[in-house]
Amino acid sequence: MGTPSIGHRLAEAAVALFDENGYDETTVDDIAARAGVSRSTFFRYYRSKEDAIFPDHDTLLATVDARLRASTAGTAIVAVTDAVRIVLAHYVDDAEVSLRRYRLVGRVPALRDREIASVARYQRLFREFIGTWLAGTPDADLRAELMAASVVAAHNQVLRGWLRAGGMYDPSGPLDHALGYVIATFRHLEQPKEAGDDQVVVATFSRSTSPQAVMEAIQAHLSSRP
Amino acid sequence: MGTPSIGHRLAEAAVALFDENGYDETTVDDIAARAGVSRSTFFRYYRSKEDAIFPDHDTLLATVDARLRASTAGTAIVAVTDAVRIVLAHYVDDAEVSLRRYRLVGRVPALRDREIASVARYQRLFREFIGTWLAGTPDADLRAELMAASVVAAHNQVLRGWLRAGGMYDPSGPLDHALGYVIATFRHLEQPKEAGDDQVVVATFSRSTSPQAVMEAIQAHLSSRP
DNA sequence: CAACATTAAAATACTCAGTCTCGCGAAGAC
DNA sequence: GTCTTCGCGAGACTGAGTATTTTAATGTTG
Repeated sequence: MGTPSIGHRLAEAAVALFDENGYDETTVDDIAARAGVSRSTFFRYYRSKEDAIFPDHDTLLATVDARLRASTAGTAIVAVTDAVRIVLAHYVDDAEVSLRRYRLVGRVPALRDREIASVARYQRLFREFIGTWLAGTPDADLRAELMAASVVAAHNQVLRGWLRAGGMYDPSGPLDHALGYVIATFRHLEQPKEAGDDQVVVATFSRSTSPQAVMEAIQAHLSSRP
Repeated sequence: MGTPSIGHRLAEAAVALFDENGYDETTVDDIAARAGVSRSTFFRYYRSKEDAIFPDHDTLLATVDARLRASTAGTAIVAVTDAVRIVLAHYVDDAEVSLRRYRLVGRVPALRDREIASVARYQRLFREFIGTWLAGTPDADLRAELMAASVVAAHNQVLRGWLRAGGMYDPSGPLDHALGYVIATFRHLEQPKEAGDDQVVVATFSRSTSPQAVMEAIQAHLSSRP
């Protein structure tokens, strides 16, 4: 514990130098020197200069993938929301690092593009998962694409808000709200799609039925259709 | 017409060489030589090697921006769908180029990331436009993010399908279908949001009302709420 | 302990993208 | 005619990323 790993030392050196002198002004040699190792060693730990800023992205991506795969058709929605929560939690757990990186990425176009590309990889994961989940249903590909994009967008919206606010609150509530919004959005379309476009479903209730009873009946009806 | 512009010659040389020898194996010197100009000239026309593949992206982005700005609150949806149609049309008009680029981008990670980054710029444009459009309404930011992501995802889904099929059909129909799906999706949420979460709206009809009449009444009701 | 094998790190050389500066030469401006 | 402008070429330079070789540290075995 007295001697942190070389990978850590390199990452810290990189962030520190980027903060002090700017990204473009910092060379890999500078980073390696600050970490007390050689240039070669830097490239053994990180594939590129940008990678030093996004160290554990591959790990997180694998975690998300694992969470998605560990689900059946019936628990698909839970798997998706869980996976998103995992990603957000990863940022929140390292609020300090996340915030510094956020400020840095906002100033360096190269890093910005890099982050966007990695977000796209998450979206691809979700799209594939939802695609196989919906396989066989009408417009499966389109819906998978839209849901994946929406889920990721919801996460990004919540994360950005949290980062802009300096990470001063717990974003779990906002995330649940946003994800609920997404799920409600697409669930609304399940009914007419499954009933067919040219079929009208009319639910009738006694005039004396309470609003709660109406809502519960509708909920039960929607939930019964996977 | 006998002498195409240097910019064109460079772009053609680049694509040809990428096809023949691969992207990484082609140097900027090769491209310049093939186009009969110097290396310096290449960089005067394109900021980077990747840029030679995405020449008119800035122009298209500006066109989309202009189309969005040229709209009032009442015509926002039309502006969005129009803008998306403009983008898709741009690909379809140059089917030959689009297809070659598609195959190339699919094989070269660097180009892939680049394209994803430029897609994100379109999404940002849509997000900002929808954001100002919805300004003041509840969850404006979240909804802007989701709608923008969905609109772009719908476009990409249609475009990818068209490209995978070799550009052999007119994708206007699929695009309209996809956009209609998106619009319907989010319109469904307008009602409960505006009515408030704790209020239940129940529409009653005479038992003898025809399904068509029911549908029309619902449509009219939804349309009346911007 | 000595000879050997394994492996992380250093050293070095190389390619090539991207930037910058300078100089040329040809097209117009007056 | 000279003078400016501007597109282009030439060449030098920085730095990322790759590949190869060399050195040093840490075992491992007899």
